[in-house]
Amino acid sequence: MAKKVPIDFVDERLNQGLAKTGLRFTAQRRHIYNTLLQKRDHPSAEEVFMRAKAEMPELSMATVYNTLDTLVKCGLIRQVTHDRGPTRYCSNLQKHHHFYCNECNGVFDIDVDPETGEPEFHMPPGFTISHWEILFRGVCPECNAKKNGAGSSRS
Amino acid sequence: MAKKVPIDFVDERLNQGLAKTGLRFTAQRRHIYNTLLQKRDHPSAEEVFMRAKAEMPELSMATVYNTLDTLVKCGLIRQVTHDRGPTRYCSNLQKHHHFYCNECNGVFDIDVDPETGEPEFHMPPGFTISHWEILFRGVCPECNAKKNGAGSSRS
DNA sequence: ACTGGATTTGGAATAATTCCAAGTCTTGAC
DNA sequence: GTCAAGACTTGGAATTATTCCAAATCCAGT
Repeated sequence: MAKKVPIDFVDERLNQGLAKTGLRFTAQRRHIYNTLLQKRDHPSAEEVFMRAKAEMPELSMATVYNTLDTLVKCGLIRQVTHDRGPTRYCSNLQKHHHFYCNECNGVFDIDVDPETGEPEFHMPPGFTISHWEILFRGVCPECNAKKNGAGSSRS
Repeated sequence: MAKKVPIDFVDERLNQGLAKTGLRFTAQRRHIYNTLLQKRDHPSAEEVFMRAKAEMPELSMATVYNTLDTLVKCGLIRQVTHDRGPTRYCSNLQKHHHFYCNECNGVFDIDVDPETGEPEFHMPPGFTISHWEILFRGVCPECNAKKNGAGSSRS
């Protein structure tokens, strides 16, 4: 089976990500990141562990958790948490949205039209939507006040 | 301290919700639902338990989980899960979106303009947004096929 | 080759939730 | 009103997901 993602690409991406934070390039990080890129189906840590361990039997669960956190910090993957249950991981860094299937609990990427930014136009056929919401992330007013206050004078 | 939400309103809502599914009106369900309505700050099951237990000491954690699930099924509250950590619950049934604070992990409702449906116009001052995405819920093509196939002929 | 710090590992510990069996309460039939 | 059946609640055990920890290993720079 041919790899969908060439290993050079994996290495380059990983190196770029790690370089930003001064972290080391290791065999485990490479292997786990590669595992994530080969099958982009939003696996849980457990699933990543099983897939990666198949080719690297010494790998430990702790390393998988550590590495996933590292990759998130490096901006190479994103955490996806839209329901009760294990956190999943997403290696698609393109701007996109998510569809959560209420039947099988599957997570699907919904791509964005790069021109307009409108996601609806790319909703693939066959999906039926029962609910949607926008999720914003950032800093709330109270925490913004704390950060600003701490930085400057505070009577 | 005056209750923000009159108990009659709580009872009526709860009765309506339970009636749809043939479930019983109980003291515990009433008390837990009332607890959720009095302070709409997206509490976790643990927080609901502590608040509710203060006035109903016999209450058990299992009942809190059972009741929260029941209320979700009745459509009286919504689960909110946007990060690793305990599930939170939202008793605001108006159409709205959510803001997740990366600093304090707080969840805030972002109301929707009932005219346009545009959330941005109601983003309260002081929030700074670092990222946003749309979350769709529904049924994926594969599960839709299964459901349709099972209902009609298949061969 | 050597040292310090980063990384990995296995297992213990914790957190969040679910499961379970026993007891209690409610409702409807009589 | 009494009784049985089923719904509901409870405490605790079990499970799942994740984090913590200390020891062993690895790596980069000297």
